[in-house]
Amino acid sequence: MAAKEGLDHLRSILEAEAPHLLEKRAPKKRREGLTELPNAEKGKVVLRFAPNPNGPLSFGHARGLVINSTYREMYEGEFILRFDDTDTKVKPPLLEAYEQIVEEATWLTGRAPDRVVVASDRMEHYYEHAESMLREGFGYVCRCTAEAFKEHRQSKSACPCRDQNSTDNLSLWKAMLKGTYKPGDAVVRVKTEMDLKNPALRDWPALRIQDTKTHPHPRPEVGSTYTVWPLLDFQSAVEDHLQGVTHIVRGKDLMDSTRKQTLLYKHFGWRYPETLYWGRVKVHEWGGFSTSQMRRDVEAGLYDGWSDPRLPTLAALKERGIQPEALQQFWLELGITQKDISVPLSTLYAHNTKAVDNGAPRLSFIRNAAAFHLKGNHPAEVKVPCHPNHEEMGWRTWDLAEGQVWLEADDVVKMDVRLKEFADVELHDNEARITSLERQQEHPVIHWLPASQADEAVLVETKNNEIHRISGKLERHNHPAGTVVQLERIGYARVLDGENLLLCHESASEV
RNA sequence: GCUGGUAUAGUGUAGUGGCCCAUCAUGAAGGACUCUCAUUCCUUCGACCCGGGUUCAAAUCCCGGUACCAGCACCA
Repeated sequence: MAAKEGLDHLRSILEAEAPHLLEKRAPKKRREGLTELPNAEKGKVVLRFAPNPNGPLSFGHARGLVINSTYREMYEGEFILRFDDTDTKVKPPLLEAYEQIVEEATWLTGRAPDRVVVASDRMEHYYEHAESMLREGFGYVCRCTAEAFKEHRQSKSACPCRDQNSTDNLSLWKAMLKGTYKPGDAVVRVKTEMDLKNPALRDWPALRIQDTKTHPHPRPEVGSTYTVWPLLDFQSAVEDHLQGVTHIVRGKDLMDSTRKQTLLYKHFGWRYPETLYWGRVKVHEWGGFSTSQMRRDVEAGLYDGWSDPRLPTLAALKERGIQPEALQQFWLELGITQKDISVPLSTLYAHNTKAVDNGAPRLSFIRNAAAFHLKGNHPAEVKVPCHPNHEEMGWRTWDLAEGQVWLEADDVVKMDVRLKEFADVELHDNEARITSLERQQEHPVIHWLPASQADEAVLVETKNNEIHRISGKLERHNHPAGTVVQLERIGYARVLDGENLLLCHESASEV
């Protein structure tokens, strides 16, 4: 019809018969913020983030903190910080980390967690549930070796322990608690089915024995008290239920955990929380983030503590002047896709620049300073703004009476330059001859510093996992340690102390 | 090997059948402003893994490939 009578004719028919068909649907809008949580009711959402305190938080942990705490805001729910500290040998907790993690979480999310739960404080609850599991017959004490059970798992065959009745299981359990068994000699398994398609799920281990005499728990109140310890899948499952967690957002490496735990929940007659996953993240400059590896390196003295600026820890990022808002923006932008991604730090830096620029006072820092004498008439002092876009931040007054200035070594090869906010000069033989106070020619603008205002200082910079210290002359200032300033023509830096500055944004490595 | 997951510009990301010759950010290039190589603003560049199918219509649904990732620990 359209071909024969023309589109306009069709349109007029439609207008008469069915005008709603002509209305344009609203254009698709870009989703703002995080995707909605499934089955979430405002005020009734409980979320958690559960790191192992085997070291302070890393850049990667920030994702869990930011995403979960943002959902907390979205749904006016509760956010739990939980310490999954149930391993004393492979990934033993670090005592100092407990307090540090709470502080870091508070710094990053802008508020303290609604609840802090420590797994090693709640062993009685795990024991209780293990016991009822054995009593009800959906768990059993298995005395096979790990290797032997591996065979059973692969061949889908039941191990001999699987048929024990609950009386036997309970007495074996008592024996486990009494310390009859050594690590590896007995373990409590959740009965699933040995012919499940997914081998990872078959009769998975829930609790095991740890030698806490040789590997005591670092918390003194726990120490060597317990020898039977829950494994992550069991401890986390029980604790999520106990805390009333409604939604879990976590890495997709834990997908099989969800499946294991769902089987356990069925046994107990509980309903498993809604679960969302994110994929694995790498940072171009760092690769992955292994707390265990960092801990080895820090303890070996390869780094100057956990806040060494080369480290991908939250402490190091904070030290470098990365603002919590920048980290929040960064992680929210990535969202919770299950894709595995590798991101450059420049994205984080772009967010940080936005967070920091308006409040960053400008300062002059002369790298590898060369001395020049001013020649010609000039005023006794010069005033430069503390921030070009914010006059209310005041002015810096530089005294020129001495007539000596510092210039950057890289700049002095230029013959004719403009000393920023001051004068056009000609450079030769360590003399800076003033040709004009007004800007006359399009000479390159360089930063400079009168000798009277300059103090020795060191700019610390990280590059390719190395630390570079650039010495130079820093403009005298009274910004307290911790202030993020902008060194003109160099970049943002954080004041460490009277003599040291740390460059915030590592310059891109040339690879 | 078994099980599961993912695939949109350089890097990320939005988009669940028509509004998409595809969004936004970042990046790169250029420009405006600026006495900083900063900030702000403008312009440009650049993508739907491959092959079939369903449909009037596919980034979106189906099938088959391919690639990458994860779990199969008495770690978390």
